[in-house]
Amino acid sequence: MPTIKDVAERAGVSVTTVSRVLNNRGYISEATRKKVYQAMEELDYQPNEVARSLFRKKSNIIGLIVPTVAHPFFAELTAYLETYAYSRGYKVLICNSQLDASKEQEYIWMLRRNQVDGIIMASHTLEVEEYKKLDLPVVAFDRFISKRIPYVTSDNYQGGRLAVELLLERGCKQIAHMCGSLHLDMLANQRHRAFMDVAEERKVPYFTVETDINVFEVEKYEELLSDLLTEHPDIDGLFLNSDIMAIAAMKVCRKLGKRIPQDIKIIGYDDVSIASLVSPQITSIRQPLAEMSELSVRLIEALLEGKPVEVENCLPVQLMERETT
Amino acid sequence: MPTIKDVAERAGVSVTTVSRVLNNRGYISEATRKKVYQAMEELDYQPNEVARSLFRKKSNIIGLIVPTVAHPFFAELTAYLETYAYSRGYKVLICNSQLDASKEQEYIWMLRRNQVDGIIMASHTLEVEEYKKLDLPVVAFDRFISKRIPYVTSDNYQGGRLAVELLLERGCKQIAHMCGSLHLDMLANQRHRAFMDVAEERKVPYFTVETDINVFEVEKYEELLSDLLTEHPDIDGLFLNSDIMAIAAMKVCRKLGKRIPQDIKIIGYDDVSIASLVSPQITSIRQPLAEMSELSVRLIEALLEGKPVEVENCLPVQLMERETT
DNA sequence: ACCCATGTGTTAACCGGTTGACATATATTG
DNA sequence: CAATATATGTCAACCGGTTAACACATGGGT
Repeated sequence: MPTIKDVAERAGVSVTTVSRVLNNRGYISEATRKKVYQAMEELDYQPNEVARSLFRKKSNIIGLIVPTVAHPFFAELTAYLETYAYSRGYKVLICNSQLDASKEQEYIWMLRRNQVDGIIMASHTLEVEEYKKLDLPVVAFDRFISKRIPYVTSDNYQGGRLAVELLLERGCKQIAHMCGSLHLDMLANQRHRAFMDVAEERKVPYFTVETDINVFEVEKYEELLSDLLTEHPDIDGLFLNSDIMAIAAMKVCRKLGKRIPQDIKIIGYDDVSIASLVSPQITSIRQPLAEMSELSVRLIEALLEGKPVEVENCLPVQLMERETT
Repeated sequence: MPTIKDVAERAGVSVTTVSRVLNNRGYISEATRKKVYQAMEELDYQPNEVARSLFRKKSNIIGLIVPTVAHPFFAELTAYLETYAYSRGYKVLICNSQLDASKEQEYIWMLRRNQVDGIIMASHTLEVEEYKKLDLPVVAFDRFISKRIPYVTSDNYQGGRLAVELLLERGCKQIAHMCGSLHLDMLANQRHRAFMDVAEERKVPYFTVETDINVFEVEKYEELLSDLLTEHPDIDGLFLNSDIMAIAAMKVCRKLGKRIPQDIKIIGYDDVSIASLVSPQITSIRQPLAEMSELSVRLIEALLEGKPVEVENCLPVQLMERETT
């Protein structure tokens, strides 16, 4: 691969002059500038970002840690985030933690060794101590890590409220909420808080189903839902913590002969693309992934620039009413 | 961030000795080794991979270019590939080309500047010339770029055959295939070839529907399928080039009052997770994504080591028969 | 005539880590 | 006693690019 020395030789100037042209610093005549650009083109030269990173102590890389990018929510998050980050001059290293604390730790160390400019953490959090050591910008996504680490989230409580209120508005008399483990201190737990609050306000009987921490065993969703609906056949409204869970619920309802939405209404969460693709189309609480992604990257940039940032960055959700209600 | 000099000072040895310990080279006594490791731990030191990459001319980074990771197929591909690559000591830079040739070119340049060890290209191909210039390992995923660039694919022809033969076995009398643009020279076109071959062998009437190059406009799928099934209501078998298309087909069939699989049978492709999640579960031709991902990474490694590799790397597909047939 | 701006080159140090060559000291082996 | 192995340090160069300081030449303006 050609280096700056090769370009200097080809253009008949010094390495310093080539560097001046590359960085547009100092005095440079037009003739010299043209000569240098032409030499770069003839040699098919591109500056080595590794060398530049070493010198500038800035890699322009962001590390993104997700449970698994195979999950539609994290897939769409990654797509938005990488697209925005790239438009801001950043590259994204993708890391799948599989919600394994030791893998998460390994990835954090790897990202640190690779001098990433920042980390966006969308996975299970380690002990807070690990983050204190990091000495680089971290933004938590849909998670609260510590008072010192900014996080981007959407209004989970409002999302829960909107969902339950719609169920009640549509005439549901007995409702259930399926969510992740409430023992994990997740921001999404506020959806459940809202679910209970509204149900208790309106004196509507309700049930809660928690999945295990390994939240991506879809068969488990189906099993839990099947048990729930078998034990409580009068449940006529389901609020689920993801569209994937909602799809599982739809499947279970079909098996039990319950018509959607006539016999049972279903509301999912996230509003990933698949929600409007399946039939019936899923009513979902939409998290503004594009905006959340953009905000995450901007927070990383602000932290890099030493600017003060809000720790809590909460965006509104939106009810996308479709055919399952 | 602590450097090797800080470690040397803390341990009371020279920088060279620390480097010897880090790399396990030369003579090192146990006592010295322990001192150095203890100093690293006390200082929370981790070697700077940027500096190492510069010196070794090896970044241990693989660039993965996909059309969009938001698409379930590429999401699952990315998850498998990153997981395997990481287990082999590689990091993955994710790039979403949006099937835009100029973005693809930009990403290739960016990856080159960042001294990635190799590129796995799962997006729309640029002109072959661009790859000739690259001077780094490239593996094409489900694409043929040139005789010099190895590619990983699955047996598309066999996949097409399996699909059509199952439709016919299930009694279909009139079938249709929905695929991407056949003007693009894609390996997936062999599915269509097989579709036609079998239909013609068995003298079964058939139709073909091609989508535009921008293949992810799902509404377009629905529109094309709606038109097709309205114009040809006797079609009783659909073979679609992805599970996402299959889901769109299911939706259209519901709207037209066609029962699946009683009135019309549907077969998708890829066998992404969502295929078995929806109801009815989709019969799909399964591409072995885990194996294909692993093979892609191994090919990059072989190319890096200067080992000869096969240009064509074709893995078998598998018919996953479910409820839509 | 002097000062300032423009333009380019030379030199050296640096970013963090690696490594070869060689020096010095000590211990072990034949 | 000599040769070899072990152990550690010193020195310098390198990976590719950046940049400051200074030198030198030329031209323009006051």
